[in-house]
Amino acid sequence: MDDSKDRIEQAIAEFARELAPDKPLTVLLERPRNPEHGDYAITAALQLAKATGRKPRDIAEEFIQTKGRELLRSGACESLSVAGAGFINVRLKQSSKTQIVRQILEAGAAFGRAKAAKREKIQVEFVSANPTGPLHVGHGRQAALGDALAALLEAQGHDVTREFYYNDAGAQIQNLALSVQARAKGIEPGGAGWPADGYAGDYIREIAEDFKAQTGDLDDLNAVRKFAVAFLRQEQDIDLRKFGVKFDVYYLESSLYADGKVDAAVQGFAASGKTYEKDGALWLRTTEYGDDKDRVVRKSDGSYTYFVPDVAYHVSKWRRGFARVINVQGTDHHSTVTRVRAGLQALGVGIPQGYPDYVLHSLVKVMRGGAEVKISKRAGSYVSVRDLIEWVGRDAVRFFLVSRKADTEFTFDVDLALAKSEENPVYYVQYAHARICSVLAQWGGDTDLLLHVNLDSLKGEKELELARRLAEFPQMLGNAAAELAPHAVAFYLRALAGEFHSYYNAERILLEDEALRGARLALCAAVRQTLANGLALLGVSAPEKM
RNA sequence: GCCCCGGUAGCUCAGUGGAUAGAGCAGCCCCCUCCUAAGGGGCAGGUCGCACGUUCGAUUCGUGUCUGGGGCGCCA
Repeated sequence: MDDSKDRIEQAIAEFARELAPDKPLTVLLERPRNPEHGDYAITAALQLAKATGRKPRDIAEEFIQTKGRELLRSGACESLSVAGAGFINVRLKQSSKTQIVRQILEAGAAFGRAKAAKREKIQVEFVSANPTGPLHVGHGRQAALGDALAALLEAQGHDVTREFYYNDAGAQIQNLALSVQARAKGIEPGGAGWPADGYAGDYIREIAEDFKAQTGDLDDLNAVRKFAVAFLRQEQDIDLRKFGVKFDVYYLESSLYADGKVDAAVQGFAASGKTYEKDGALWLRTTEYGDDKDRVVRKSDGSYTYFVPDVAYHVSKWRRGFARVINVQGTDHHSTVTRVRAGLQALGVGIPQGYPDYVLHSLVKVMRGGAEVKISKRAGSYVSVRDLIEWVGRDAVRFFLVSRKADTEFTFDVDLALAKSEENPVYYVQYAHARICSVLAQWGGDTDLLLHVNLDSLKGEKELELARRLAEFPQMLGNAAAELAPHAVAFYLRALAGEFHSYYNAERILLEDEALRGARLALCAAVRQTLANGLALLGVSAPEKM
């Protein structure tokens, strides 16, 4: 394991401590955008200028004369030089740059995984679609985001549970049952006897026909409801399976009522002394916890608002031992964030203030043939996950949906993902993987032999650039996990694949020269491993042939 | 009206308190006797919405403003 980076960082920290003990540096080493500036840049001199009242370049010079000399002597780096306003550019020894190749081959699928200083029990809740219709594009974004996020956190060494919450109680399910019943009786949406706010999608007719085919009793609304929910849950499960997403726990809203957790929450609110009666309803003073208005707990008709099971559900998450919970939802759920947190605080059961975390994503627009797609025959009014998978394939859907920051509105261009598939980012990354597989197959040797190859002949600019990129992978994953931002993985993979394609076109791998060939094969194998590891986190396949 | 999130190349989007702001698509030019051309090389394209402030330095932080989206129920 090469520790030159650690040694340099340590030297910088010591230097700063001596010069300005009160002002610790925020950043020790940076990666310069321009490779001509070296492998790393030290901005300590710039950061310390204010506190010391000295010119940045003078401070930089002093660093080089003192700590810098030690670093050079010990071999931690090859050269140090002052540049620009007071940057110190660091060049590493070639051997410390290429060593990452061996580390990757040794670690294999574990490359990029962290040990996790403290292993936390984390829950990621996502999709959580009501069983009232097919999964739409927004659910798809959640599935891609949530699953990748869960994988990222697992790779950081945490114990992660993927959970799906079903709102199987309440008015919407009743609505579904009524809609199916009406359809089964031959009533068209909007026709006489059609339920107010009924579901109009074609799938309602399918369910109704299925129900009739099984000689169900149309007047037994309970039976209709059960049948419809089971039908839609099965449909959603099929979509999720096609999407490659698996949940560990399906949690039913109805169970919160059955277990008495909802009543317990109400009692908890009452016991907190933060409730009051007004207009025949019971209110909770959520404004004392940062909410912009107080919330109704029990309506004047005696039933509870949705707020109550929502809080009860999160209490259950806490009680089940999840130190950390991340809810992946659409931005339309934004208002529930403060409310749920406030409710949990009001209960005073020791749940931390920021609990739970949220990743809110903007909704997705779908463009096809230059126009926005709004209508899906199946879903009634929106593009379904199934539509998208049928149009462009699972890999492209997952890669596209996860390759944007959650909070950006994002236009999914079906034509880009489909009609121009040869220019598609997901294929571009997969192609790099397949190309390497092909080279290694033609070489025909045992890849284990590459572990012991001498890497000294990797001297080319593109080779060192690739090695540098590979070395970034673990830290990139760490940042992506910490920021709950899986899109960083997609961008990294795109960049790595790009550098590989460029290298592949510039240099030949399968050469006569055995030493050089071995080193290059090892580098390729390391790139392949890293691409595979990254794609796996996103739930995208890494094909050996294309 | 209040709250939240965006506004970066023609389009879709990354990015950062620092040295010439990036990628893909679209456009133009070039490269397969050679490990997969689903590829590569090059050209062109930007007042980082606007203004002020903080800073040695702001596209990045703060305030204001314009603009787009979302949310402001005894719905879930």
